[in-house]
Amino acid sequence: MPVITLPDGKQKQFDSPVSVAEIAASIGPGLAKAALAGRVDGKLVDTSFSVEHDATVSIVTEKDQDGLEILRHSTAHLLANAVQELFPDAQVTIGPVIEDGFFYDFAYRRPFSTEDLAAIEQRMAEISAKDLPVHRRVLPRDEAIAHFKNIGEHYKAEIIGAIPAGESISLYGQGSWEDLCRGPHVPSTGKLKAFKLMKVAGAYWRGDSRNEMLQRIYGTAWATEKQLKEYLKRLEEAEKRDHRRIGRELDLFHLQEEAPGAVFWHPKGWALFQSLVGYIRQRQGEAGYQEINTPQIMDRELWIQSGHIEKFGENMFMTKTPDERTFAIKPMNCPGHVQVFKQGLRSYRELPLRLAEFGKVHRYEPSGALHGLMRVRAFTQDDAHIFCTMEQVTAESVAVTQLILSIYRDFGFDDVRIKFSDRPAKRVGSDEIWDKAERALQDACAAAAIETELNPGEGAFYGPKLEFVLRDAIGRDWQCGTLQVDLNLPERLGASYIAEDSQRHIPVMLHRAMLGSLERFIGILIEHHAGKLPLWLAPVQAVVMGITERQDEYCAEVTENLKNQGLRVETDLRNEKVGFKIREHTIKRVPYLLVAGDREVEARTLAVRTRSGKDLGAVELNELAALLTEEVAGRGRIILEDRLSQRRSA
RNA sequence: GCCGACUUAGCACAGUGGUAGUGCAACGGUUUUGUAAACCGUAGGUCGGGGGUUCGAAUCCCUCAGUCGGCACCA
Repeated sequence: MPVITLPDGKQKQFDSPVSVAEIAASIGPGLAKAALAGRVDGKLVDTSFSVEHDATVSIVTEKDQDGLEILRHSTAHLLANAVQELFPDAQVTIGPVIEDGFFYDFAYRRPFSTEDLAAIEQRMAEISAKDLPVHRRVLPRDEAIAHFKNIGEHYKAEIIGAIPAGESISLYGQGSWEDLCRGPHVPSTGKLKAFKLMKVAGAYWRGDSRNEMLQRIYGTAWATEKQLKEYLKRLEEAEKRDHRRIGRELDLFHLQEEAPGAVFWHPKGWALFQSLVGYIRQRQGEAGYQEINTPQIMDRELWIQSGHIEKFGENMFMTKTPDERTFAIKPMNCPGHVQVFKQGLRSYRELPLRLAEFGKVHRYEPSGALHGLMRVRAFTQDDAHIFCTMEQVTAESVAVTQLILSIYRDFGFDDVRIKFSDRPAKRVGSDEIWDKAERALQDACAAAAIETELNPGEGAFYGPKLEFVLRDAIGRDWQCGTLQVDLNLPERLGASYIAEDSQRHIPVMLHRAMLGSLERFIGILIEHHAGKLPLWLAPVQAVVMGITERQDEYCAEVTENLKNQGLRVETDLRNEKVGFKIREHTIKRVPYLLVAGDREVEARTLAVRTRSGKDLGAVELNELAALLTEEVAGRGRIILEDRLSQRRSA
C-alpha cells in the first residue's frame, strides 16, 4: 500500500506496488509520455521501476539535467547497438556521459572511418525509429562474467570481474542487443531523436598508455532537434574565437615548423605580452615580492639534486658543451631561486622572502601534446617562490590565492575553478611530510574561504597544489595559476635559515604562478574576449584616420598627442575611403576609431566610433584623451561610452 | 609518444595520372573620398621535405616532419 509523495507535496495512495510510469500516468497523459525515468527517494530509477513502499517520487523528463544525462547515456547504448549490428566482431567496453554528449569505446580490428561513422549514425536513427522498448534484467556477478565471456565480450567480463563477488549485475538492452549497465535508461529507443556522431579517436583501454588502443566514438545528444542545432551553432561560433586563428588575423604571433612549440611574437602580440608583464610586475611589487633573474642553463647536477632529472629527465632539453659538461636548459625556476636564497646566512627575520621571476622555461613536451599557445615547449612563467616558516604558510597562501583571484577579475574572469591536487604515486618525501603539507594547504583554502574540487593524485612530485583552471572557447580546461606547498625541495637543495632558537631550520617553499604560462594565458584571454581585448590590453588602442589629405597634419598631431599620454595609437593616412579603413580596423578589433574630417579639424575634435559599430559623435581632443586614459586605468570597468553619455545627459 | 585526418601563393580554398587555378591580402597607377569592401593593372607556387612507381606525379606507394582532433603526459 505505498503512499507516494510528489515534489509539490501532494500525496497519492496506491493499493499495490506501482511503477514510476504508472505514477506519471496517474498525474497526466502528457507527463506519462514525457517520462524518461524517475527519482525515488532521491535515487534515479527506470520508469519500469516498481515502488513497493512509501516514497518520495518525482518524474524525470528531458527538462531535468538528470533526464538529459539519461538521454545521452541511452544514446551511447544506441551507438553501441548500431556498431555491433554493423560490425559484429567489435567488442564493447565503456560508454559514459560527458559534457554535452557521450562517447563509447570499442575494441575493433581497425579504426573506424568517417564513412563508418555516417553508416553508424544512420543505423542509430533506424533503431530509434523502431521505438524498441528498453529492457533490463539482473544476473549474479559470476553468471554475468560467464555470459559476457561466452559471447566474446572480454572487456566487459574484465569490468565485471572488478565488481565484488556476490553482487548482482544489471543488463540493459533493446531488441536482441544487450550491454552491462547500472542504468537507468529511457523506456524506449524512440525517445532518442536529437543526436549526432562527432568524431572518432583512439583511446587507451583503462586510460593507460601501456594498454592497447581502442576506437572511441564521440557523440552529442539533446532533448530536441532545436537544441542540437543550437549546440552545433555554438561550436561553430567558438571556432571563430580560436586563438590560433585570431592570433594570425590580428598579427600577434606565429609558429613554424623549425621551432615546434615555440612562439614567434610579432610587435602587436609582444605589446600584449608586455602589458601583462607590466601589470603583474606592478601587482606583485605591491604585494611584497622582489623580482630576480636566474640562469637559463645550469649544470645538470642541480637537477639531479632537485629530483627533476629522475622524474622529468626525458622531457628536458640538455646541452653538452665542448668541455664535456652537461647542462640543462631550465624546465622550471625553483632550483635557481633556491640558489639565490642560499646566498649568505638567512635569518628568520627575512621571512617570508618572496622572490619572483618572469622565467622562460623549456620543456620537451610530447609531440602530441602541443597545442597553439596553450601547450608549448618554450614558455614564460610569472613564477615566484616564497620562503617562509611553517607558521607563515596559511597567511601567505591566503594572500597568494586572493591576489590571483583579484588579478583574474581584472582580466574579466569572475568564475574560476580551483582544483586541489594531492599526493601523486610517484613522489619524493615521507608520508608525514605530505600529511603536513596537504593539511597546510587545506587550512589555507579554508582560511581563504575558497571552494575547491579534489583532483586525487595530481599533485607535483614535491608537494600538493592548487590549480586555478580557466576554460578555452570550446570548453577545454587549462591550468593557469598554481600554488604549491613544498616541504621537500628546500631540504634536497640545502636551503636553511637561522631561527629564533639560533638553530638552522629548513624553510617551507611555496611555489606560485598567477597567470601560469604567459603564452597560455594570452591564448585563453584571446578566446575569452574573441580577440576584442579590453582597452588596457589592446595592442593598438585607437587608430586616427582622416577623410582626405587635408586632415593629414591634424591626424599626425592628434596621434602624437595621445601617444605622449601613454596610449597606443596609430595613424591611418592611406589613400582609401573612410569606410574601407573603418572596416579594416574593425576587423582588427581596434577598440576606438577616431575619424577627422574638415569639421573635426575646425572644432579640434574627433568623431569616435567603437569596434562594435557605435558612432559616439564628436569629442573634444583633451576630453577624449582623459576618457581613454581613465578607461585604461580602470581596466575595463569604466567605459568611455558610458562616461560620455553620463556627461552629455548631465 | 599512440590512433586518425590533414599539409597546394601571405590567408581561405579548388584541382584524382597529361602545361597549377579562384577569392581576399600584397605591389603599381587613377581617384581626395564622411563611418564595414572605389576602379584599372601587376606580381606571387620545387603543390611540407626526401625517396619510389610511371613515358609523365599536386594526384599512386614508402618514409620523415609539421599541423589538427582525441588518448596518454603536463614539474
